[in-house]
Amino acid sequence: MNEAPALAVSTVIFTLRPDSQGSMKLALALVRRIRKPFEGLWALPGGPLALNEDLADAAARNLRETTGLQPRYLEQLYAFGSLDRSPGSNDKDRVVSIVYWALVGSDEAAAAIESENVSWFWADDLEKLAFDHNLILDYALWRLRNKLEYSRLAHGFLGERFTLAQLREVYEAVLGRELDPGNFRRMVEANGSVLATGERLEGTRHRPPQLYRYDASIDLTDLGPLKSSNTKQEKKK
Amino acid sequence: MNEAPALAVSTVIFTLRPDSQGSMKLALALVRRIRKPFEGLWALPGGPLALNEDLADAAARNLRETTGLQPRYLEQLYAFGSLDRSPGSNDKDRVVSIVYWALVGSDEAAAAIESENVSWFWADDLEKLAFDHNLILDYALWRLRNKLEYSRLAHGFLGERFTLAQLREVYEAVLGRELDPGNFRRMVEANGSVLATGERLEGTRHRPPQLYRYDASIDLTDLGPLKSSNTKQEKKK
DNA sequence: TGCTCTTAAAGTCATTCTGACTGTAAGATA
DNA sequence: TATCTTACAGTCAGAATGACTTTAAGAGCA
Repeated sequence: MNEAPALAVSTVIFTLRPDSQGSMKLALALVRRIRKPFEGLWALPGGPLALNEDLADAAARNLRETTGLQPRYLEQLYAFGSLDRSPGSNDKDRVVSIVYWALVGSDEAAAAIESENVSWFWADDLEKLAFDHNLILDYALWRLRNKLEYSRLAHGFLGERFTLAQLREVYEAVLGRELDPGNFRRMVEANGSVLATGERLEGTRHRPPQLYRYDASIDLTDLGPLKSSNTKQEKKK
Repeated sequence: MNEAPALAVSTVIFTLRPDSQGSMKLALALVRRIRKPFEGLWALPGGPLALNEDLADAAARNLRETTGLQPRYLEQLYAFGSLDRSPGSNDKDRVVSIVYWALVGSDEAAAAIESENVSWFWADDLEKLAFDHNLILDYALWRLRNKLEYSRLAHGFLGERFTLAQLREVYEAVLGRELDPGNFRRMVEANGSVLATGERLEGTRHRPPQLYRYDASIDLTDLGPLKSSNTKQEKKK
């Protein structure tokens, strides 16, 4: 007799994709439900946690099985366990979902699996989703935007080397507003988390900008004491 | 038959207590384990989640059953689910703990249940605890200190009316350092979350300070979209 | 009564941070 | 060569911050 609520792990998968005008916008991956309840509606990818599987590993598996991609960044978001998450169900169907959120590079995302039942959606224009997934996404979006300011999150969307304009484009897409280029440069240079490589990006229609990279030696205390113990990014390969 | 990890809810219970010199220090409630593993060591109060019980309700129940108190503030901290949380155990014993943290008023805490197996500990001087509970407390402490700055958390330790000196004492106890009284006053008045009541606290050995209260109409976006769904109501925006 | 002790509360000052903005540099393109 | 575009450096005013000074309002005591 199983008297405990079921445990599932779901993952919010963020990336940046160019819109019809070519400017980057924040997008996320959803899957279509093919079973009741909420059959036909879109939902976060997820599933039960295996008995010998770490939480973050389960989230990475969601990501891989849904899009075929690896996370550039992965962090726990929240555990959702309200009694009314699945309306009309009785206690036996109760599921507690531990939700992670992941960033994938925009170049990789362009090559991601897409099908009738797996697709990218613009983060700022979501339809009604299954379960409490609209609330989950509201919160994920809020966390992403807040965290961007005091962390190295933008790296999750970019390649190893990038111009300050590209970095600013990430910030603008995530925050949903334009930033002053001069002030952005000053802010980034002041906090010291990026280093100039000396190389320049050639072939633009204007003065060639310098390429930067993140300074791995700078420790941004993203998660405080949890910083590596729960998200073993480096070990994971 | 049961192929899912077990689900438990634990609670970090913070309060402020006067030390031997009479100044307030941050303390937390722990219970002694009376079973293996880690028999005899101190640990966070917690237990399995009932099938029809909300996560936050389970955390409040931990608090009530341990100390007899009600939370002034309650927020989810993190879900801990590493495979090696309980060393030497096999997969069948695996437990995923969803940890909450709570604040209780220092006046109520003085009347809390204490026994041989339930006791308060200073937050800055902890011995080796059961399971991964040292890590959990490190993280809880980090979150508490970070959150203090941009929220109304200190209210959780205080009564309805308080002087700015009392409010500052809470900040100093939590942050573990002294703050300039003048600058603290300026900061608090600028952010506008407290209101002067017009009353004064009489009977001190010096000029009577004004009593303040929190302004409930000011919305501090603590949890973003989750701010109220955490406790009970489900409001869609 | 007057003196001292203590904290309340207001204010000063220099530094840093922030947002808005200007000016010049270095390419490509027409 | 002229023009377009973005890179990059710099200015300026107002806000925020940390260290500090001054005055106010009580209690306690000689």
